[in-house]
Amino acid sequence: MVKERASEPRRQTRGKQRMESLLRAAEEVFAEVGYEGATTNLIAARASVSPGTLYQFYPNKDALAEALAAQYARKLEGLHGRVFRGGIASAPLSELIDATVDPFLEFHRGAPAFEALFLAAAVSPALAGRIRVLHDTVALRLLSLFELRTPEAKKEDLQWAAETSIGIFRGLLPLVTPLKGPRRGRAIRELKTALARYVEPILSSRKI
Amino acid sequence: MVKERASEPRRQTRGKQRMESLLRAAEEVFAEVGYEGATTNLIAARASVSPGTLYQFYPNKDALAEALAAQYARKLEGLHGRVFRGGIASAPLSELIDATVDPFLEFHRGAPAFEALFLAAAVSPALAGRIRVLHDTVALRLLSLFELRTPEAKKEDLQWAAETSIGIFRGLLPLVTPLKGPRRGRAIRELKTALARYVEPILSSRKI
Amino acid sequence: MVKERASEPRRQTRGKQRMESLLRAAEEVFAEVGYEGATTNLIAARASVSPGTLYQFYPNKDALAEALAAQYARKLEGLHGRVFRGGIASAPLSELIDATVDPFLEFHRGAPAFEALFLAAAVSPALAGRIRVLHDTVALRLLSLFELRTPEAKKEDLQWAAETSIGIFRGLLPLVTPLKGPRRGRAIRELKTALARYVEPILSSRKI
Amino acid sequence: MVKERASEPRRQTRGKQRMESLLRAAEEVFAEVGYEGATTNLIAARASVSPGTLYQFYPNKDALAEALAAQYARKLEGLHGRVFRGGIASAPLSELIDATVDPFLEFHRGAPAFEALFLAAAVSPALAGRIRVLHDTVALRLLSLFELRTPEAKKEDLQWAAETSIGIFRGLLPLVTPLKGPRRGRAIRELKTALARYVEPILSSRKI
DNA sequence: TATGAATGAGTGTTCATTCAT
DNA sequence: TATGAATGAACACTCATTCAT
Repeated sequence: MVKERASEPRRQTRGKQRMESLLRAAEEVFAEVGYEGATTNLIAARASVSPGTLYQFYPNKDALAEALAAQYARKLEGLHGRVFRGGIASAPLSELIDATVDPFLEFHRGAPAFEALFLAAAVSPALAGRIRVLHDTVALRLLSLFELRTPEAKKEDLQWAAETSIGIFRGLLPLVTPLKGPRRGRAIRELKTALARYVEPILSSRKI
Repeated sequence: MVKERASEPRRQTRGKQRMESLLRAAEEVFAEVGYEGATTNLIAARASVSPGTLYQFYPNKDALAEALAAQYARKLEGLHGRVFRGGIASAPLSELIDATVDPFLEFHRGAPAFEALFLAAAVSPALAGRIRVLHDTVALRLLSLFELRTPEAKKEDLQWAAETSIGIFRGLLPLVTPLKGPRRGRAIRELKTALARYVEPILSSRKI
Repeated sequence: MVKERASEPRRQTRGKQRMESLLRAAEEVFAEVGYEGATTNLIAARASVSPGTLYQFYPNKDALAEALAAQYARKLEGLHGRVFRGGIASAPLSELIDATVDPFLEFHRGAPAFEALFLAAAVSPALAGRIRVLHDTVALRLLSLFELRTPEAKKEDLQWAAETSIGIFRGLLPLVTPLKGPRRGRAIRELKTALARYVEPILSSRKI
Repeated sequence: MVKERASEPRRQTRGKQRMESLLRAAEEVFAEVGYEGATTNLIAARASVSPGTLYQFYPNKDALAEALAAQYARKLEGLHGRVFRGGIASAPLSELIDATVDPFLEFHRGAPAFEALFLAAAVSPALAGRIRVLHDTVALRLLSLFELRTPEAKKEDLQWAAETSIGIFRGLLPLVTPLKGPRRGRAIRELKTALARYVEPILSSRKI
């Protein structure tokens, strides 16, 4: 195991760490005050760093959102492995919904700015363009799932279904996130119910 | 000549007109650039009035949103008369959905800032508190409808159903509003489908 | 003499005064530290005003330069009346040069930012475009003068002569302005000599 | 094997090379965006070097300008050999002007930041002090030439003539440099004409 | 009542320069 | 010697809000 020669990469490592810590700071701030309310100076301060340092790694505020969205998208990629493996394609609907929604909520716990970005994107087309990855990743994921269960359906219909599912999600997430305890559980149940009932005709067609 | 006596009330009338025109200006600006992007100076200019005048009638930006929300809430009050009158309580589900959603979309056409306020409220708790009326009005309206169709249900369940319906609405409205023509029709259909499927078990119970 | 109704215009008057005092402050600061070195905050402070006030009247730094240049151009318009009146068209060359340069130097005393703007324009094309009036006013003035004395010359030649004269001026002004007393007199003499010798073949053709 | 001994001088050599490449980078950047617009970080990047390295060789931005000016001054020293050698001292004026201006313009092609420095110096006294060498070199050169042609003149007059010539140059260079093709030729002709006419009484005195 | 000038802290961003490695 | 991360004061500019008239 060679460990020498580490001094050169160390600087790069420091840079990577800074970028990461800035991203974490941005995440916190976005989550607390929303994207529009967030301030680059505040983010820098939260990362215990001067504004100049922030701009050494991210050319502007949007870039932070974009980088965070990309990171989220990457995390989402690895999320639903189970859904596609094994016989889930033919599992009962409720199980499928659980296998989709639960990991997502779990992910969401560790991605506190996800909601802020998603909501802000619905308001600001400029931001929406920047963080398109996030939306597209989720949409593609859902589309694949739908196609797996209903290969005979027209692609356009499934795309509409994916968009609509995302919309339902976006609309109901604010019901879930501020809650704790049993009320949170209830909100999650409603979310799952709404999704399940909406996609049921699509996802169940194979079962016949 | 009652000219002298008339001047007092006229002044009040002028004030009302000013407030109304300021509200219309705010509505336009909110609709165009969103709540956060809106500027009191811009709103004043849009109303052909100085900033000082604006602040004579509304103490701050939030107050404009609040007043607008209250106005919207009042308009919504009178919206679904037909749904509650006559036999609609026992009409088929799809008809009920149409009778609920269509007037709402019609209202939305004349209330262009509704979406901006609704979305901004999801981001900013402060604003959410200010324009609670809007949300509460819709929630109450839905609750009444649900109670009418399912009197035997527990109130809490129906409240959850109302909140969830609102969430679905909030999530899918951004799918509808930017579109024109047939794609808009399709988006509306998805919205109605999602809502119909979600509330079906609640609203159909009477039909048995 | 009606003096009433002055209250409405008074506010406008105040605005005009502010614009004027901001222009004077900009003039001072440009003269002291050059256009690039000048700061909008410094200009505002020099005018004993907040930055916001500055921006209420001038949308950006360039606009200040432009307004100042326009003012200078206007002053220059009224400057050389004597040169065109009377028999100056056939006066001896040295008299003509005096009648052109002296008023200009006099003007320059009351336009301390002229040099800063002129020099900065030679460096920054962006600024040059903004304050083109200044250059164009002087160029047109010289062209008219040349045409008056040498109507038979080709216009293009006279335009080159005007541009070159301006260039000589721009190059020699920094020799004059920092000096006081007899050395200043000498510098002015060199300036006049350089100009006179350059334009002599053009302006003297009529005398034959 | 003198390899060990050689490492010391080689390091010095490397340092010299670094300084040279930094100077070339500064030259490029000054020429492109002007002295004020130039950024030490940009210069470092242009030299494929870190900012820290730049500051190891030049303590600040001014120092780069100074070093560049010194280099230019040195190049100028060797420029007009021909003018002073042989019988040029008694050559016709136009030939003398050509022999002075043409090499200078040729030099200018290989010294792209010359103009930026010269113009910036006219704006910023601080910079002017730093790069005085440049100005002084040219002034001395002209003075020598004038003295050669007109030994009987008072030195002060010739100094004024030198300063004025430099001023004419500074003022007309911006007319020449942005142009290409025939218009450039014309501009050069005007420059030479202006200079020739100005110095004619001085330089021609010998010819009688 | 209405105006619009005035405020000033704050915004995103830059850059000459320093510092730890 | 060289790196590049780090600084922080400064910049141009904004905007919710107040004030003098």
